[in-house]
Amino acid sequence: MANAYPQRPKGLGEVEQMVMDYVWANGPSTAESCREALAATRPMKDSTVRTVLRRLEQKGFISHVIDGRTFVYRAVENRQNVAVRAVKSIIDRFCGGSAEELVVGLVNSDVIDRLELERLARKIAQGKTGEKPGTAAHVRPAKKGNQP
Amino acid sequence: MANAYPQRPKGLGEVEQMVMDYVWANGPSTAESCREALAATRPMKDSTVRTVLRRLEQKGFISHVIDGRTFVYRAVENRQNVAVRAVKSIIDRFCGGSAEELVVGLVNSDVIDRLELERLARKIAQGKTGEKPGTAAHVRPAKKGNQP
DNA sequence: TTGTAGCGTTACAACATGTAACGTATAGGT
DNA sequence: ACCTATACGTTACATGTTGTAACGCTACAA
Repeated sequence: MANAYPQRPKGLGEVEQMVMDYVWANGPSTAESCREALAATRPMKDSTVRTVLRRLEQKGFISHVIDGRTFVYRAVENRQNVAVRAVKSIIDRFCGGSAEELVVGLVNSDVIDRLELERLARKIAQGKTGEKPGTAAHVRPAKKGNQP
Repeated sequence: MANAYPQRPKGLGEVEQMVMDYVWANGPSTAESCREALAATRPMKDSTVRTVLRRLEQKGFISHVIDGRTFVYRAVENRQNVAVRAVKSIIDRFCGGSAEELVVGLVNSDVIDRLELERLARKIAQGKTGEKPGTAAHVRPAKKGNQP
């Protein structure tokens, strides 16, 4: 039986991550361009790449438009937003929704530099947060979806 | 063929998370205490719980000592540390190792409150961050009942 | 001695992920 | 018009993960 849940978080697999990285880095991409770009580090048949792209689309990470006969995929959200969602999920799962202690932990673990945090906090306090244009993450009626 | 990688991150499944939450919240626990505690929200046979516990131990989240004939499990790391590791992993995967933009994104997404961040940054700057970083879960008095 | 608490073993279903062979439609060249 | 290269859909399979649990063995208590 296993799972009685509608849709668990779902993250990105090894290859999926690589493909997303490429799409994020190169913007609108075709299956072939992905295949070629990853060929050096990860040789794949074209059908493999296309399967991965299709799955990524099903997961909502990318979407496509058709140009002639070719599917052109683009990221639905930019890296930062995906990262933020993932972190939010972690905060919900491990920190009971509060991020404070997590931030402290990140600093103590040198994941975030003390001085950098200060600098950032100051910058943010001045309203110079530089609102990422991308696919706005601040539009958030707190949905139920998650990503690990 | 599939995966040529040694060992991917590995996270926690639905039930695994629940069990971990219990262990984190209650300190040293037995299979039975877990089963009883989760019975209301998640009825499980004892063999199921024990399987989960065994797998959690294999994954390194918990370890056990034997008390008489009973296995007593305890978390290897506290919640915060696990959360930090998870976030670190995300930062590596999505942010090229730099957490700056992520923090900005977290604030912009209201995952972290602006003022809270400032307060924290200030506190951290004063060296009142708590204590040492890393895997310091074993340096804990761990009386019978809790280990934050 | 026998019941039972508790552990290990083994198994299985469902899903996730990587990988790919085939099948099909079609734009273009000849 | 015919053939072929291209790009897509379908289907499949191996391996791993997660949830769930039945069995079976052993030691301790009554």
